[in-house]
Amino acid sequence: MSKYRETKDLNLARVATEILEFWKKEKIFEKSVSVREGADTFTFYEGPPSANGTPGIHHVMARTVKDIFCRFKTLQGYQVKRKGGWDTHGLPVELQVEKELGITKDDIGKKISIAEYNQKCRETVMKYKDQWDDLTMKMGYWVDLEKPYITYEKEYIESLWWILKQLYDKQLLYKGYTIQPYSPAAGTGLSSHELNLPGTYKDVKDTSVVAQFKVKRNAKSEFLFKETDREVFILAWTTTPWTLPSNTALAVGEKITYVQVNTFNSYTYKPVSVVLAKDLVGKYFSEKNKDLKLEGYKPGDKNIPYQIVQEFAGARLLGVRYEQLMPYLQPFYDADKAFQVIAGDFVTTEDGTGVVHTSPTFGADDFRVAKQNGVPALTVKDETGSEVPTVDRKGKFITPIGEKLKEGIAKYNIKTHKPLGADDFYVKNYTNEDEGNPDYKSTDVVISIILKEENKAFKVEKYEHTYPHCWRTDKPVLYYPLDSWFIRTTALKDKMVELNKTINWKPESTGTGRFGNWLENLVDWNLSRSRYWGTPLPIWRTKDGREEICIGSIEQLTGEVEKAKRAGIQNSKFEILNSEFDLHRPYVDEITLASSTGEPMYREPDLIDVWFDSGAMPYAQWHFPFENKDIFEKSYPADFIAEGVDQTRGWFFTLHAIATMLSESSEEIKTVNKKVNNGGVAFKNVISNGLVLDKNGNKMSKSKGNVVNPFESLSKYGADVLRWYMMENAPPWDNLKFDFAGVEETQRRFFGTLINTYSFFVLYANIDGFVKDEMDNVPFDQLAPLDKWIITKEQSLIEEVTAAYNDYEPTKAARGIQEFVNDHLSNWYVRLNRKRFWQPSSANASDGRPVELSQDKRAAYETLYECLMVTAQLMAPIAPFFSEWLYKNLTDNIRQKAKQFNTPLQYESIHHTLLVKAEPGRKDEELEKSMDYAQRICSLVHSLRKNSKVKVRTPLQKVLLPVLDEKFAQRVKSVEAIIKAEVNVKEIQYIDDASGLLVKKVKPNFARLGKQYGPKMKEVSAVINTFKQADIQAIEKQGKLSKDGFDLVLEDVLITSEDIPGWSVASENGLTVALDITLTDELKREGIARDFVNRVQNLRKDMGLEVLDKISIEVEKNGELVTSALAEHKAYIQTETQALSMELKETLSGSTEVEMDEYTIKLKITVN
RNA sequence: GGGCUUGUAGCUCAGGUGGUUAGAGCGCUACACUGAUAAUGUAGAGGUCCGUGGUUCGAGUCCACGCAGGCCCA
Repeated sequence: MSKYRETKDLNLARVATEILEFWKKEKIFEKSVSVREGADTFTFYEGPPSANGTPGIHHVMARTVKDIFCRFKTLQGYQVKRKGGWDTHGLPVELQVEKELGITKDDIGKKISIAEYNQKCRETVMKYKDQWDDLTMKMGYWVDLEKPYITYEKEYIESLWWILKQLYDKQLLYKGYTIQPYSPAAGTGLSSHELNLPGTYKDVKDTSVVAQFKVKRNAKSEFLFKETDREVFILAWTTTPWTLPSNTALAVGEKITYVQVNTFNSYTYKPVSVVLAKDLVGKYFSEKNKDLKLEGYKPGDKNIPYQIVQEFAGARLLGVRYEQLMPYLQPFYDADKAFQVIAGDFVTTEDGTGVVHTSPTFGADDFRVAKQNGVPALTVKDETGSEVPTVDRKGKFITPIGEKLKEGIAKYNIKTHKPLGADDFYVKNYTNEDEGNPDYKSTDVVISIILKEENKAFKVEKYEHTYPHCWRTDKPVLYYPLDSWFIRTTALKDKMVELNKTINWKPESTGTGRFGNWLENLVDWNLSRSRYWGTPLPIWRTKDGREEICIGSIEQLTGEVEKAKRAGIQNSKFEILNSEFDLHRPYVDEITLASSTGEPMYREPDLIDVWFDSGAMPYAQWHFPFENKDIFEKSYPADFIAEGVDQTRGWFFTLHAIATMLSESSEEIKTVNKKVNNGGVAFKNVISNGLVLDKNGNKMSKSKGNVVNPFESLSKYGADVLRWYMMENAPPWDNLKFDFAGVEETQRRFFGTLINTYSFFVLYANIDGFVKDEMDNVPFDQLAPLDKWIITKEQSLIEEVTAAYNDYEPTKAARGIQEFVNDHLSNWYVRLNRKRFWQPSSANASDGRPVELSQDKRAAYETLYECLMVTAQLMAPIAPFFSEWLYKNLTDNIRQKAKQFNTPLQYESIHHTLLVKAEPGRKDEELEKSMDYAQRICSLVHSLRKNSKVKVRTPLQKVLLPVLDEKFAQRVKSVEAIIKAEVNVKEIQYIDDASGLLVKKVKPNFARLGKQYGPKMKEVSAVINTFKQADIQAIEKQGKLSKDGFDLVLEDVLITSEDIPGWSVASENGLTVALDITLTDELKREGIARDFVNRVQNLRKDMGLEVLDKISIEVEKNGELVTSALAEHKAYIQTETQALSMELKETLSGSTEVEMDEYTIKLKITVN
């Protein structure tokens, strides 16, 4: 008979290595999928990592979360396919290649061809794939890496193109513009990454203007004319005066308080009435001029008087119209909406005037609020009819504006550094003019002077601020409208919001808050990226933009190419069907298509946002709809996804957006949704996990040197401990402060205890030759009370843990298991049951003959076995290696039989088994409550013993227990034996009313009384506190009592027991215990005997004796008490110490001395 | 600046719907146990529940305003 494996020198990291080999050899992961063939599917989507960086400890966290639920669902009987994937496109890859090659983006097409560059990207992107695969394996993350999806593959891109075409056909894909950082000097847009390069932001001195916008008088603005007969102006501040000719709105904060001030213009001396934020009055008006009289002002006076005439909230200004500040050009659409006050959420009173000048073509915020309010941008049409801004791509005002500025220079006789023509007005110094020239006038200055002359400038001054500069040319960057392709996500905003409500978010707040708010404030998705390594936009256009085509498949493209060949536009030798053909740039750009009129169409040069790549993975991973339609149907949508919270606006959003849009625009998807009963979501349950910080709560970073290496951690502690620690410590959506001290605690406290419990089982099971028999177990109702009790706890645990996993609460599951193992199984069940395991039949085992176990002993083994087994199964999702090890150790010896009889333990791996279900019939809740009393009573008695300094080995006569109700007494009586044994007390005496010893006290039941009496609470509780014993007895007997005008019932009060006079008493939570600490000689003698046994056992151990070795004891007499104690308990001592004889002698030579509390005893032990 | 989130013992965390002694583990101290033994049990010390105001008979819990940390976005 093979024995259970013992646990000497157990090392969890080695367990993982051993199990890993087993998994690999027996293809356990593959089988965990195939063994569920035909079962219901549970779909998990893997958010693709990018393998061009190394994995960190936070990936262990994120992937543990993913792994847990896939394993759990497998245990529940589902088939869980999980296809791995790699995110391969995007800026990080490009940057890494540039770093490796020592080039910049400018060199692409010069030092290196696009083809070579992209080839390099393709090679680099999988640079750290080995490390990733290694981590995946070592941490026990089960995901299919044999056939992963890879976003750069042709099939993947084709699916993307198909999706884009679905959107395009429903007018959800359009060309527009956004305001982006742009370098006129370099002629190129800048990415946010380029803007973050060091040295980009410089301190510069610019001319800033507070402009006066003249309010038009009408019903809306009438309130501004009540307190003044002057012209009324709204003041707005700008550090970019060149944007003033394209102003079309003023933004105010609705909640900001504004004031109207009567005063004079400091340049023209004209009387004016101006509006600005109250908080900023001090910035423009000096406190010392407060008392000056307006009437006393003479033109040219240095001190300008002012008078605040009224104040009001910004909301009142909304809709007020003003005269165009520089009426050089008119908006050519929605002109009636231009030049009004609108609300801007970005407006502050930090600087300026609390009013923001809005120029929709030159500011991202401006663009956004203008759009929200229907305010037009100031643009013109160029010769091709396209809408263009008032500044060209070289950073120069267009001619019509230049003309006006030139007129202004002449009209106001402005002296400039050189004669300025209509085409000389660059908005920044892009032509390297000598700024040292005393007559140098920047365009900003020219504008400022004109405004001053025209009573349109309230204040002009130099202002120093930081401003971004182009890293290539060192010239200032402009915020400028650039062409972009957009997905009209706003069109389906309501649908996305509605669908989001059907998704189960963990934590909920991320879904309703962070994600929900983001959806509410959705703007169209800017899809364009001006880069090289990514999915090309499949849109071809004629030069004039009159005709365009969106390609949705390679087949369609091939057809179009053939057409173009016939039209003589595309090289006739060009072959797209060639399987080698790469859809990436530059190859795709070599394709020219023919329009209906035979004109060439060129591909729009943009690539698409890499987030579209990953958001499209539900479809593209299966090359849908070109292949695998059946698989797709079974795996759409995902039941579960999990990523970091930083993906809220990344992957979570793109998955959701694409799914929502396809659910409305694609017939194929509509059909699938209908079939699988999906409203249109891409995922049903999602966990967004938090960050992994260092133990002090700081972000891990290389510069701080606090980065935790996942591989070192795995090899030191093993995956199970790390995974357990991460789940148990805090819910995954909270940030985790990663501390090795915590990891070690988990290892010691949880795994250590569990291993000890297992080795306790093994130690005796092997001695007794116990082997689990699945077909023959002691039935529940014949178990010992402690067995029943732990089985009851175990049943509750199964329910609790299953519910927690079902609810995507791994932390609750882990904590539940841990509490069960530590508190119930190890510290109570095993501890109290030790004697059952080591007593009688072990004596027979030494001769090797099979032993017939008593039913009680068999029940004990079976119970402990079952608890270990269930624990292994419940913990398997979180600790896949150790649970496997435990499972195999417990079951390998009965596998053959299990297979033969098709029983639950037939599987070679725990990860193939089916999760146990709770059996209501195997619960004894009455016993559970009783045991709870037992534990609490024992704890109180221990506390009393401690206070009285009477150790547990010394028996005491009795415990007194006040009994407040009969039920309580019954429960305690049912576990009386356990209590007496545990605390070494002879009897429990129940004190009821009849005893005359019980003194009760009463206190108000606030929770109940509060509802009834509310404000009278204090009166009632005062009355209750005056209750005498007679009152308490009365209310107990009659169930009600009227006193001082209050009619009280029994439930209105909580009756507890008062301390028992003359006794050592402890109480906690309504439970009171008294301990009789009187030591009679009889008790003392028994205590001495037990102490003596203890000392002999110690000596046995010191001598290196085995448990079953027999001895003889000789003791030297030492006083009356000791001698009689030993004599009286001779039989007990001999049994306990395996002594064949014990002799008391007057004197003893060659003896050992042992210290007992008050005595020193000489004894001698000889081995028989 | 906006959205979300966290703040409870030295540390890591629990604390449905408000109810009168705020809990656990670790760590610390002490004791006990000694046939699970490089294990185990018990007890003790340790708290302005981030602050201020409010609602209420009663607030760790509800509301408002702050402060500090975190994430995302401007």
